[in-house]
Amino acid sequence: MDTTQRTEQQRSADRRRRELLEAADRVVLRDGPGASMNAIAAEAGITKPILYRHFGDKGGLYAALAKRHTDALLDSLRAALDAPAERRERVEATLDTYLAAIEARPQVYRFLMHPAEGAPSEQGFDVGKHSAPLLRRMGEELAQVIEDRLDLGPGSHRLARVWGHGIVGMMHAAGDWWLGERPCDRAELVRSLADLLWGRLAAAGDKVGGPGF
Amino acid sequence: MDTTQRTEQQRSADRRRRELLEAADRVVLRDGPGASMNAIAAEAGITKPILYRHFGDKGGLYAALAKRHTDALLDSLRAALDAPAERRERVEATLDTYLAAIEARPQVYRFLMHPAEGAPSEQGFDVGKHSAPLLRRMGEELAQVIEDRLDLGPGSHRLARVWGHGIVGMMHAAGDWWLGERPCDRAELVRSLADLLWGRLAAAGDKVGGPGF
DNA sequence: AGACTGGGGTTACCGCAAGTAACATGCACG
DNA sequence: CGTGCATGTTACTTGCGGTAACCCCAGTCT
Repeated sequence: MDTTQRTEQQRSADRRRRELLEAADRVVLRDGPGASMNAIAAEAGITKPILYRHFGDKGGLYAALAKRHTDALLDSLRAALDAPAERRERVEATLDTYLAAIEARPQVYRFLMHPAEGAPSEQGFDVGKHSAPLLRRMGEELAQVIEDRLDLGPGSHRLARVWGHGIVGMMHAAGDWWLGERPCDRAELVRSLADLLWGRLAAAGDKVGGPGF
Repeated sequence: MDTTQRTEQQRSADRRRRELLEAADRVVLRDGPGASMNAIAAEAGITKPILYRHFGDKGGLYAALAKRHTDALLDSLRAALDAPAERRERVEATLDTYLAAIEARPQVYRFLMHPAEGAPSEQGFDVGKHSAPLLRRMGEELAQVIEDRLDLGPGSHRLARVWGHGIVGMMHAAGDWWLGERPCDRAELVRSLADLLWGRLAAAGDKVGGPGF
Protein backbone atom coordinates (compact mmCIF):
# COMPACT_ATOMS: atom_id res chain seq x y z
CA MET A 1 0.00 0.00 0.00
CA ASP A 2 1.07 3.53 -0.58
CA THR A 3 0.40 4.98 2.84
CA THR A 4 2.41 2.45 4.82
CA GLN A 5 5.23 2.71 2.38
CA ARG A 6 5.28 6.45 2.61
CA THR A 7 5.08 6.48 6.35
CA GLU A 8 7.87 3.96 6.45
CA GLN A 9 10.04 6.15 4.29
CA GLN A 10 8.96 9.14 6.27
CA ARG A 11 10.03 7.50 9.49
CA SER A 12 13.37 6.54 8.09
CA ALA A 13 13.91 10.03 6.74
CA ASP A 14 12.94 11.51 10.08
CA ARG A 15 15.34 9.25 11.91
CA ARG A 16 18.09 10.19 9.53
CA ARG A 17 17.25 13.82 10.01
CA ARG A 18 17.50 13.45 13.74
CA GLU A 19 20.86 11.71 13.42
CA LEU A 20 22.12 14.53 11.26
CA LEU A 21 20.94 17.06 13.79
CA GLU A 22 22.74 15.22 16.56
CA ALA A 23 25.93 15.32 14.55
CA ALA A 24 25.46 18.99 13.73
CA ASP A 25 24.85 19.62 17.39
CA ARG A 26 28.10 18.00 18.38
CA VAL A 27 30.05 19.97 15.81
CA VAL A 28 28.42 23.29 16.61
CA LEU A 29 28.95 22.77 20.30
CA ARG A 30 32.56 21.88 19.70
CA ASP A 31 33.54 24.38 17.02
CA GLY A 32 31.05 27.13 17.69
CA PRO A 33 28.46 28.42 15.27
CA GLY A 34 31.12 28.97 12.64
CA ALA A 35 31.17 25.28 11.88
CA SER A 36 31.23 24.62 8.17
CA MET A 37 28.78 22.42 6.37
CA ASN A 38 31.67 20.22 5.36
CA ALA A 39 32.65 19.71 8.97
CA ILE A 40 29.10 18.85 9.97
CA ALA A 41 28.74 16.44 7.09
CA ALA A 42 32.04 14.80 8.02
CA GLU A 43 30.94 14.41 11.62
CA ALA A 44 27.77 12.75 10.40
CA GLY A 45 29.86 10.44 8.23
CA ILE A 46 28.40 11.70 4.98
CA THR A 47 28.90 14.56 2.54
CA LYS A 48 27.44 17.99 2.00
CA PRO A 49 24.70 17.48 -0.57
CA ILE A 50 22.83 15.23 1.81
CA LEU A 51 22.65 17.97 4.36
CA TYR A 52 21.28 20.25 1.69
CA ARG A 53 18.72 17.67 0.66
CA HIS A 54 17.48 17.48 4.22
CA PHE A 55 17.64 21.09 5.32
CA GLY A 56 17.68 23.17 2.18
CA ASP A 57 20.46 25.45 3.25
CA LYS A 58 22.59 26.28 6.22
CA GLY A 59 19.88 28.51 7.59
CA GLY A 60 17.47 25.59 7.54
CA LEU A 61 19.85 23.36 9.40
CA TYR A 62 20.60 25.98 12.01
CA ALA A 63 16.93 26.79 12.37
CA ALA A 64 16.13 23.13 12.99
CA LEU A 65 18.97 22.94 15.47
CA ALA A 66 17.82 26.07 17.23
CA LYS A 67 14.25 24.84 17.38
CA ARG A 68 15.29 21.73 19.30
CA HIS A 69 17.08 23.66 21.97
CA THR A 70 14.50 26.38 22.06
CA ASP A 71 11.69 23.89 22.59
CA ALA A 72 13.61 22.19 25.37
CA LEU A 73 14.33 25.44 27.15
CA LEU A 74 10.76 26.62 26.78
CA ASP A 75 9.52 23.40 28.33
CA SER A 76 11.63 23.95 31.42
CA LEU A 77 10.50 27.53 31.66
CA ARG A 78 6.85 26.57 31.36
CA ALA A 79 7.28 24.14 34.19
CA ALA A 80 8.78 26.80 36.44
CA LEU A 81 6.12 29.27 35.42
CA ASP A 82 3.31 26.86 36.16
CA ALA A 83 4.55 25.64 39.51
CA PRO A 84 2.12 26.03 42.41
CA ALA A 85 3.59 28.85 44.43
CA GLU A 86 3.38 32.53 45.18
CA ARG A 87 3.95 34.98 42.38
CA ARG A 88 7.33 36.13 43.56
CA GLU A 89 8.47 32.57 44.00
CA ARG A 90 7.37 31.72 40.51
CA VAL A 91 9.17 34.67 39.06
CA GLU A 92 12.32 33.74 40.88
CA ALA A 93 12.01 30.11 39.89
CA THR A 94 11.60 31.06 36.25
CA LEU A 95 14.55 33.42 36.30
CA ASP A 96 16.61 30.79 38.04
CA THR A 97 15.62 28.11 35.57
CA TYR A 98 16.67 30.26 32.66
CA LEU A 99 19.93 31.29 34.25
CA ALA A 100 20.72 27.76 35.30
CA ALA A 101 20.18 26.61 31.73
CA ILE A 102 22.50 29.15 30.21
CA GLU A 103 25.02 28.55 32.95
CA ALA A 104 24.98 24.81 32.44
CA ARG A 105 25.37 24.92 28.66
CA PRO A 106 26.84 28.23 27.62
CA GLN A 107 27.78 26.81 24.24
CA VAL A 108 24.18 26.08 23.44
CA TYR A 109 23.18 29.43 24.74
CA ARG A 110 25.78 31.24 22.67
CA PHE A 111 24.63 29.40 19.61
CA LEU A 112 21.02 30.33 20.18
CA MET A 113 21.62 33.95 21.03
CA HIS A 114 24.76 34.92 19.18
CA PRO A 115 24.84 32.47 16.34
CA ALA A 116 27.25 34.58 14.33
CA GLU A 117 30.11 34.51 16.78
CA GLY A 118 33.09 32.41 15.96
CA ALA A 119 33.30 33.19 12.26
CA PRO A 120 30.76 31.48 10.13
CA SER A 121 30.77 32.29 6.47
CA GLU A 122 27.24 33.00 5.65
CA GLN A 123 26.12 33.71 2.17
CA GLY A 124 22.44 34.28 1.85
CA PHE A 125 22.08 33.05 5.38
CA ASP A 126 20.26 35.18 7.89
CA VAL A 127 21.54 34.47 11.35
CA GLY A 128 19.03 36.73 13.03
CA LYS A 129 16.42 34.18 12.13
CA HIS A 130 17.53 32.07 15.08
CA SER A 131 18.18 34.21 18.07
CA ALA A 132 15.15 36.38 17.56
CA PRO A 133 12.69 33.49 17.62
CA LEU A 134 13.83 32.28 21.01
CA LEU A 135 13.44 35.69 22.59
CA ARG A 136 10.19 36.28 20.75
CA ARG A 137 8.71 32.98 21.73
CA MET A 138 9.71 33.41 25.34
CA GLY A 139 8.26 36.90 25.30
CA GLU A 140 4.98 35.76 23.83
CA GLU A 141 4.62 32.86 26.23
CA LEU A 142 5.31 35.01 29.21
CA ALA A 143 2.88 37.61 27.90
CA GLN A 144 0.22 34.95 27.67
CA VAL A 145 0.80 33.81 31.21
CA ILE A 146 0.70 37.35 32.48
CA GLU A 147 -2.49 38.12 30.65
CA ASP A 148 -4.12 34.91 31.83
CA ARG A 149 -3.21 35.20 35.45
CA LEU A 150 -3.10 38.89 36.24
CA ASP A 151 -5.87 41.42 36.47
CA LEU A 152 -4.40 44.40 34.66
CA GLY A 153 -7.52 46.38 33.90
CA PRO A 154 -8.16 47.93 30.48
CA GLY A 155 -5.58 47.41 27.77
CA SER A 156 -4.37 44.31 29.54
CA HIS A 157 -3.59 42.49 26.32
CA ARG A 158 -1.14 45.01 25.01
CA LEU A 159 0.26 45.67 28.44
CA ALA A 160 0.91 42.01 29.03
CA ARG A 161 2.76 41.68 25.76
CA VAL A 162 4.94 44.69 26.44
CA TRP A 163 5.76 43.28 29.83
CA GLY A 164 6.35 39.80 28.50
CA HIS A 165 8.90 40.95 25.99
CA GLY A 166 10.38 43.48 28.36
CA ILE A 167 10.90 40.99 31.16
CA VAL A 168 12.37 38.42 28.84
CA GLY A 169 14.73 41.06 27.50
CA MET A 170 15.74 42.00 31.00
CA MET A 171 16.42 38.40 31.86
CA HIS A 172 18.33 37.86 28.66
CA ALA A 173 20.54 40.92 28.86
CA ALA A 174 21.28 40.49 32.53
CA GLY A 175 22.02 36.82 31.96
CA ASP A 176 24.30 37.55 29.06
CA TRP A 177 26.25 40.08 31.04
CA TRP A 178 26.37 37.87 34.09
CA LEU A 179 27.59 34.91 32.09
CA GLY A 180 30.47 36.98 30.81
CA GLU A 181 31.54 38.62 34.03
CA ARG A 182 30.24 36.36 36.75
CA PRO A 183 30.05 39.22 39.21
CA CYS A 184 27.94 37.29 41.70
CA ASP A 185 26.29 33.95 42.20
CA ARG A 186 23.06 32.97 40.54
CA ALA A 187 20.87 33.35 43.57
CA GLU A 188 21.92 36.94 44.08
CA LEU A 189 21.28 37.77 40.46
CA VAL A 190 17.85 36.23 40.66
CA ARG A 191 17.05 38.19 43.79
CA SER A 192 18.30 41.44 42.29
CA LEU A 193 16.23 41.04 39.16
CA ALA A 194 13.13 40.10 41.10
CA ASP A 195 13.69 43.15 43.29
CA LEU A 196 13.84 45.27 40.19
CA LEU A 197 10.56 43.84 38.97
CA TRP A 198 9.10 44.40 42.40
CA GLY A 199 9.56 48.12 42.13
CA ARG A 200 12.63 48.65 44.26
CA LEU A 201 13.94 51.03 41.64
CA ALA A 202 11.02 53.36 42.14
CA ALA A 203 11.06 52.94 45.88
CA ALA A 204 14.74 53.64 46.43
CA GLY A 205 15.66 56.92 48.03
CA ASP A 206 17.77 59.60 46.41
CA LYS A 207 21.38 59.73 47.37
CA VAL A 208 22.44 62.70 49.41
CA GLY A 209 23.71 65.70 47.48
CA GLY A 210 21.93 65.43 44.18
CA PRO A 211 18.60 65.09 42.40
CA GLY A 212 17.30 61.56 42.18
CA PHE A 213 17.76 59.47 39.10
CA MET B 1 59.60 69.72 10.28
CA ASP B 2 58.60 66.30 11.29
CA THR B 3 55.75 67.05 13.65
CA THR B 4 53.81 69.36 11.34
CA GLN B 5 54.31 66.99 8.49
CA ARG B 6 53.04 64.06 10.46
CA THR B 7 50.05 65.93 11.77
CA GLU B 8 49.31 67.02 8.24
CA GLN B 9 49.40 63.47 7.03
CA GLN B 10 47.44 62.38 10.02
CA ARG B 11 44.74 64.91 9.28
CA SER B 12 44.51 63.86 5.70
CA ALA B 13 44.35 60.20 6.68
CA ASP B 14 41.67 60.96 9.22
CA ARG B 15 39.64 62.88 6.68
CA ARG B 16 39.94 60.00 4.24
CA ARG B 17 38.93 57.59 6.94
CA ARG B 18 35.86 59.63 7.67
CA GLU B 19 34.95 59.74 4.00
CA LEU B 20 35.30 56.00 3.79
CA LEU B 21 33.09 55.57 6.82
CA GLU B 22 30.46 57.81 5.26
CA ALA B 23 30.50 55.69 2.15
CA ALA B 24 30.35 52.50 4.17
CA ASP B 25 27.47 53.96 6.09
CA ARG B 26 25.51 54.68 2.93
CA VAL B 27 26.08 51.18 1.60
CA VAL B 28 25.27 49.43 4.86
CA LEU B 29 22.13 51.48 5.28
CA ARG B 30 21.10 50.69 1.73
CA ASP B 31 22.09 47.02 1.44
CA GLY B 32 21.95 45.98 5.06
CA PRO B 33 24.85 44.64 7.09
CA GLY B 34 25.54 42.03 4.43
CA ALA B 35 27.21 44.64 2.27
CA SER B 36 30.42 43.32 0.79
CA MET B 37 33.74 45.04 1.06
CA ASN B 38 33.77 45.34 -2.70
CA ALA B 39 30.46 47.19 -2.66
CA ILE B 40 31.66 49.56 0.03
CA ALA B 41 34.88 50.22 -1.81
CA ALA B 42 32.96 50.87 -5.01
CA GLU B 43 30.66 53.30 -3.24
CA ALA B 44 33.70 55.13 -1.95
CA GLY B 45 35.09 55.24 -5.47
CA ILE B 46 38.12 53.11 -4.66
CA THR B 47 39.06 49.46 -4.30
CA LYS B 48 39.26 46.95 -1.54
CA PRO B 49 42.88 47.04 -0.39
CA ILE B 50 42.49 50.66 0.67
CA LEU B 51 39.71 49.73 3.03
CA TYR B 52 41.95 47.07 4.49
CA ARG B 53 44.78 49.54 4.86
CA HIS B 54 42.53 51.81 6.88
CA PHE B 55 40.54 49.36 8.92
CA GLY B 56 42.52 46.15 9.01
CA ASP B 57 39.62 43.88 8.28
CA LYS B 58 35.87 43.92 7.93
CA GLY B 59 35.47 43.68 11.66
CA GLY B 60 37.52 46.82 12.06
CA LEU B 61 35.44 48.72 9.57
CA TYR B 62 32.18 47.60 11.12
CA ALA B 63 33.47 48.33 14.58
CA ALA B 64 34.39 51.86 13.55
CA LEU B 65 30.99 52.26 11.94
CA ALA B 66 29.22 50.92 14.99
CA LYS B 67 31.23 53.15 17.29
CA ARG B 68 30.04 56.27 15.49
CA HIS B 69 26.40 55.41 15.85
CA THR B 70 26.81 54.04 19.33
CA ASP B 71 28.50 57.19 20.52
CA ALA B 72 25.80 59.33 18.99
CA LEU B 73 23.02 57.31 20.59
CA LEU B 74 24.75 57.27 23.94
CA ASP B 75 25.06 61.04 23.83
CA SER B 76 21.33 61.44 23.35
CA LEU B 77 20.63 58.98 26.13
CA ARG B 78 22.98 60.74 28.51
CA ALA B 79 21.18 63.99 27.83
CA ALA B 80 17.82 62.46 28.64
CA LEU B 81 19.24 60.76 31.70
CA ASP B 82 20.77 63.98 33.01
CA ALA B 83 17.79 66.22 32.46
CA PRO B 84 16.52 68.09 35.51
CA ALA B 85 13.28 66.32 36.35
CA GLU B 86 11.69 63.76 38.59
CA ARG B 87 12.95 60.20 38.44
CA ARG B 88 9.96 58.80 36.63
CA GLU B 89 10.11 61.59 34.10
CA ARG B 90 13.74 60.88 33.46
CA VAL B 91 13.14 57.21 33.03
CA GLU B 92 10.36 57.90 30.58
CA ALA B 93 12.44 60.48 28.73
CA THR B 94 15.30 58.03 28.41
CA LEU B 95 13.08 55.23 27.19
CA ASP B 96 11.44 57.59 24.75
CA THR B 97 14.75 58.86 23.45
CA TYR B 98 15.95 55.36 22.77
CA LEU B 99 12.73 54.29 21.13
CA ALA B 100 12.55 57.44 19.07
CA ALA B 101 16.06 56.79 17.83
CA ILE B 102 15.39 53.25 16.72
CA GLU B 103 12.08 54.31 15.23
CA ALA B 104 13.66 57.11 13.24
CA ARG B 105 16.50 55.03 11.81
CA PRO B 106 15.61 51.37 11.95
CA GLN B 107 18.34 50.53 9.47
CA VAL B 108 20.99 51.89 11.75
CA TYR B 109 19.42 50.10 14.64
CA ARG B 110 19.30 46.79 12.83
CA PHE B 111 22.92 47.16 11.90
CA LEU B 112 23.95 47.85 15.46
CA MET B 113 21.87 45.12 17.04
CA HIS B 114 21.58 42.40 14.43
CA PRO B 115 24.65 42.97 12.32
CA ALA B 116 24.51 39.49 10.87
CA GLU B 117 21.15 39.82 9.21
CA GLY B 118 21.13 40.17 5.48
CA ALA B 119 23.93 37.75 4.75
CA PRO B 120 27.41 38.98 5.33
CA SER B 121 30.14 36.55 4.53
CA GLU B 122 32.35 36.58 7.49
CA GLN B 123 35.52 34.64 7.65
CA GLY B 124 37.33 35.17 10.86
CA PHE B 125 34.97 38.00 11.55
CA ASP B 126 33.07 38.09 14.78
CA VAL B 127 29.84 39.95 14.42
CA GLY B 128 29.00 39.73 18.06
CA LYS B 129 31.73 42.25 18.61
CA HIS B 130 29.36 45.01 17.53
CA SER B 131 25.94 44.51 18.96
CA ALA B 132 27.19 43.45 22.34
CA PRO B 133 29.20 46.60 22.92
CA LEU B 134 26.23 48.86 22.45
CA LEU B 135 24.11 46.96 24.94
CA ARG B 136 27.03 46.59 27.29
CA ARG B 137 27.97 50.22 27.17
CA MET B 138 24.40 51.31 27.71
CA GLY B 139 24.10 48.90 30.58
CA GLU B 140 27.28 50.10 32.22
CA GLU B 141 26.39 53.75 31.81
CA LEU B 142 22.97 53.25 33.26
CA ALA B 143 24.45 51.24 36.11
CA GLN B 144 26.79 54.10 36.86
CA VAL B 145 23.95 56.60 36.94
CA ILE B 146 21.89 54.37 39.17
CA GLU B 147 24.74 53.80 41.55
CA ASP B 148 25.58 57.50 41.66
CA ARG B 149 22.10 58.77 42.21
CA LEU B 150 20.28 56.13 44.19
CA ASP B 151 20.70 55.03 47.74
CA LEU B 152 20.53 51.26 47.50
CA GLY B 153 22.08 50.23 50.76
CA PRO B 154 24.71 47.48 50.96
CA GLY B 155 25.78 45.77 47.78
CA SER B 156 24.70 48.80 45.82
CA HIS B 157 27.46 48.46 43.27
CA ARG B 158 26.53 45.00 42.10
CA LEU B 159 22.86 45.72 42.39
CA ALA B 160 23.18 48.81 40.23
CA ARG B 161 25.01 46.90 37.56
CA VAL B 162 22.45 44.12 37.48
CA TRP B 163 19.73 46.68 37.17
CA GLY B 164 21.56 48.70 34.56
CA HIS B 165 22.00 45.73 32.27
CA GLY B 166 18.56 44.41 33.06
CA ILE B 167 16.78 47.65 32.30
CA VAL B 168 18.73 48.15 29.11
CA GLY B 169 17.82 44.63 28.07
CA MET B 170 14.19 45.27 28.82
CA MET B 171 14.26 48.43 26.75
CA HIS B 172 16.06 46.70 23.94
CA ALA B 173 13.85 43.63 23.73
CA ALA B 174 10.65 45.57 24.05
CA GLY B 175 11.87 48.04 21.45
CA ASP B 176 12.86 45.30 19.07
CA TRP B 177 9.51 43.62 19.36
CA TRP B 178 7.64 46.90 19.11
CA LEU B 179 9.58 47.95 16.04
CA GLY B 180 8.54 44.76 14.31
CA GLU B 181 4.89 44.68 15.27
CA ARG B 182 4.02 48.26 16.07
CA PRO B 183 1.24 47.20 18.39
CA CYS B 184 0.88 50.63 19.92
CA ASP B 185 2.30 54.11 19.77
CA ARG B 186 5.54 55.07 21.38
CA ALA B 187 4.05 56.93 24.30
CA GLU B 188 2.02 53.94 25.37
CA LEU B 189 5.02 51.67 25.17
CA VAL B 190 7.04 54.08 27.27
CA ARG B 191 4.31 54.27 29.85
CA SER B 192 3.91 50.50 29.97
CA LEU B 193 7.60 49.91 30.49
CA ALA B 194 7.85 52.58 33.14
CA ASP B 195 4.88 51.02 34.88
CA LEU B 196 6.68 47.71 34.85
CA LEU B 197 9.74 49.29 36.42
CA TRP B 198 7.53 50.97 38.96
CA GLY B 199 6.36 47.65 40.31
CA ARG B 200 2.96 47.36 38.75
CA LEU B 201 3.68 43.72 38.07
CA ALA B 202 4.02 42.97 41.75
CA ALA B 203 1.07 45.15 42.66
CA ALA B 204 -1.42 43.72 40.20
CA GLY B 205 -4.19 41.56 41.58
CA ASP B 206 -4.75 37.95 40.69
CA LYS B 207 -7.35 37.21 38.13
CA VAL B 208 -10.45 35.47 39.34
CA GLY B 209 -10.45 31.71 39.22
CA GLY B 210 -6.83 30.79 39.57
CA PRO B 211 -3.61 31.22 41.48
CA GLY B 212 -1.72 34.40 40.73
CA PHE B 213 1.20 34.45 38.35
C1' DA C 1 68.16 68.41 -13.22
C1' DG C 2 67.90 63.69 -11.72
C1' DA C 3 67.75 59.75 -8.43
C1' DC C 4 65.10 58.52 -3.96
C1' DT C 5 61.38 57.81 -0.96
C1' DG C 6 56.75 57.07 0.59
C1' DG C 7 51.78 57.48 0.77
C1' DG C 8 47.63 56.42 -2.11
C1' DG C 9 46.09 53.47 -5.68
C1' DT C 10 45.32 49.18 -8.69
C1' DT C 11 45.30 44.40 -10.63
C1' DA C 12 45.45 39.85 -9.98
C1' DC C 13 45.50 36.38 -7.11
C1' DC C 14 44.69 32.78 -2.89
C1' DG C 15 41.86 30.20 0.26
C1' DC C 16 37.67 28.81 1.75
C1' DA C 17 32.87 27.99 2.37
C1' DA C 18 28.03 27.82 0.45
C1' DG C 19 25.50 25.70 -2.75
C1' DT C 20 24.66 22.70 -7.14
C1' DA C 21 24.80 19.48 -11.15
C1' DA C 22 25.67 15.21 -12.70
C1' DC C 23 26.77 10.82 -11.96
C1' DA C 24 26.73 6.16 -9.10
C1' DT C 25 24.47 2.58 -6.22
C1' DG C 26 21.31 -0.33 -3.65
C1' DC C 27 16.70 -1.88 -3.06
C1' DA C 28 11.67 -2.41 -3.67
C1' DC C 29 8.00 -3.62 -6.95
C1' DG C 30 5.61 -4.70 -11.67
C1' DC D 1 14.52 -8.62 -15.58
C1' DG D 2 14.11 -3.71 -15.70
C1' DT D 3 12.27 0.53 -13.67
C1' DG D 4 11.72 3.78 -10.28
C1' DC D 5 13.38 6.15 -6.37
C1' DA D 6 15.85 7.32 -2.33
C1' DT D 7 20.57 7.76 -0.90
C1' DG D 8 25.09 8.82 -1.62
C1' DT D 9 29.28 10.57 -4.15
C1' DT D 10 32.64 13.54 -6.86
C1' DA D 11 33.59 17.58 -8.96
C1' DC D 12 32.33 21.93 -9.98
C1' DT D 13 30.82 27.12 -9.79
C1' DT D 14 30.32 31.38 -7.46
C1' DG D 15 31.28 34.82 -4.37
C1' DC D 16 33.41 36.51 -0.44
C1' DG D 17 37.37 38.16 2.78
C1' DG D 18 41.98 38.98 2.61
C1' DT D 19 46.77 39.71 0.47
C1' DA D 20 51.01 40.25 -2.51
C1' DA D 21 52.98 42.58 -5.89
C1' DC D 22 53.24 46.25 -8.62
C1' DC D 23 52.36 51.40 -10.06
C1' DC D 24 52.44 56.38 -9.90
C1' DC D 25 53.16 60.77 -8.62
C1' DA D 26 54.44 64.51 -5.38
C1' DG D 27 57.81 66.29 -2.99
C1' DT D 28 62.85 66.14 -1.26
C1' DC D 29 67.77 65.66 -1.04
C1' DT D 30 72.20 66.20 -3.44
